[in-house]
Amino acid sequence: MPDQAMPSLSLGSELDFNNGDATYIKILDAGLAQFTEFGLRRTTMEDVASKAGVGRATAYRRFGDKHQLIQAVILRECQYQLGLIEAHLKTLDSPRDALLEAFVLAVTRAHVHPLLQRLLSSEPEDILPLLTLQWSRVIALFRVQLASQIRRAEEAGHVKVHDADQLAELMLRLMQSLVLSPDGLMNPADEASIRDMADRYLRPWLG
Amino acid sequence: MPDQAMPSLSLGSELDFNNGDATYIKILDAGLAQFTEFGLRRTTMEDVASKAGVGRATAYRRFGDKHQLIQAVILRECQYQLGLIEAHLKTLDSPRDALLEAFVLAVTRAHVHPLLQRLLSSEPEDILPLLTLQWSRVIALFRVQLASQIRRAEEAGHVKVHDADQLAELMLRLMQSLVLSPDGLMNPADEASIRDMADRYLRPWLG
DNA sequence: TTGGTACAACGACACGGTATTTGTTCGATT
DNA sequence: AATCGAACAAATACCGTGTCGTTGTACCAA
Repeated sequence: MPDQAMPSLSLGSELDFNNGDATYIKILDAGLAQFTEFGLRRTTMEDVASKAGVGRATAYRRFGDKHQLIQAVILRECQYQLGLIEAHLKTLDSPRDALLEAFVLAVTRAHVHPLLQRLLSSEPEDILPLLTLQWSRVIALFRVQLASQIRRAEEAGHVKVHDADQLAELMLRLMQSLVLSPDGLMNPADEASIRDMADRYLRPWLG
Repeated sequence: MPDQAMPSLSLGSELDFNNGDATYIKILDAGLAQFTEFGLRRTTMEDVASKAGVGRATAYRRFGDKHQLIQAVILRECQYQLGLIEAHLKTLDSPRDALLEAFVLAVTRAHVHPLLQRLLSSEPEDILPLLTLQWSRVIALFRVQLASQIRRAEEAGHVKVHDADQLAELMLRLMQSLVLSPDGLMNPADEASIRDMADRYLRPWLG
């Protein structure tokens, strides 16, 4: 009965409980699948449990309640996507290019992310307040990640910024706007247009 | 029975109908007052009409229906606020400073605007989709205004930009984010922090 | 530790019936 | 010519009711 949802990243330290972690991950996978297909409100714990092949009580034992399960699914997905982006950046030499490419990838990937788009189109009244009025609670994870990435590049002498946290917040605000309002001159569906934008307007910020 | 709501700016050409325009403006004023105090949904046409001191039928005769009245009130308020900002900018010498100051004023004024804040707090499910998913329909007015302002400054040789429309959209996206998500390192309630931000990150865009 | 069941509490939902609001029309009034 | 006040049907919001599904917890056998 974990107090906070355990992300899949902490799996490495408990490879012994292979069986236990297996059900844990099965439930998270089932939750992601069902939430993506039917939305948060219309999927029941029964749906998730049966899809995961476990009893409903087991899901409650692992995640406490539905809301914590939702948080765990979303948190794991965020970390997974961050991991994908980070992995892709390993192929780049310049840390400056890496920061800009992270921006581009985050925007374009979010724009085609099944769960995010599902919730935006079928339950906007639930998710829009979260991604705007209360967005500081949501992006905390992303901002510290991005800010530390900026600081690392700065200490290595590759970029020069005034305030890494401020810059990270600005980049995240632009991501927020592009994802929530895709219809404009820069289109998240067109990776090239986003990359051009980042190159022209964000690169100067990196000193 | 005007097809589209007539903004107050077209008043100049019809000063003859002083009496008619007076009721027109009285209804708009009453609408603004009631919408601000009770929200869009909870104010009735009866409320607006009686507050304006006219019959309910007159309000319908002038604006068609409630939705068109709402649009007219909001449109007039947007134009009024734009006018206020433009008037304030007349006091500045540098067109470059004027553009940045317009950004600062727009953000800080929107953050304390009674109607906008009222709708954000009491009817977010109605207004958030409008200001995000369908925001391109809303900001058309602002973008052409801002882009033409940028172009004017550019033709006068005061700034040098790559694409005035693109730049205008970027500035508007940052305004959108700051207004909809005020909680962050830059706070719209603190004019100085917004001005610092504009100075540091937006000024380089102006060439 | 799991699965299955039983359970109370809660919220969503469907239903009628009522009241309000909307949008239109008309005649009287200025 | 435009306004007001009134009347009107239609649409919509509201309310009380009951039903159903879901949630979250507890228990016991495996």
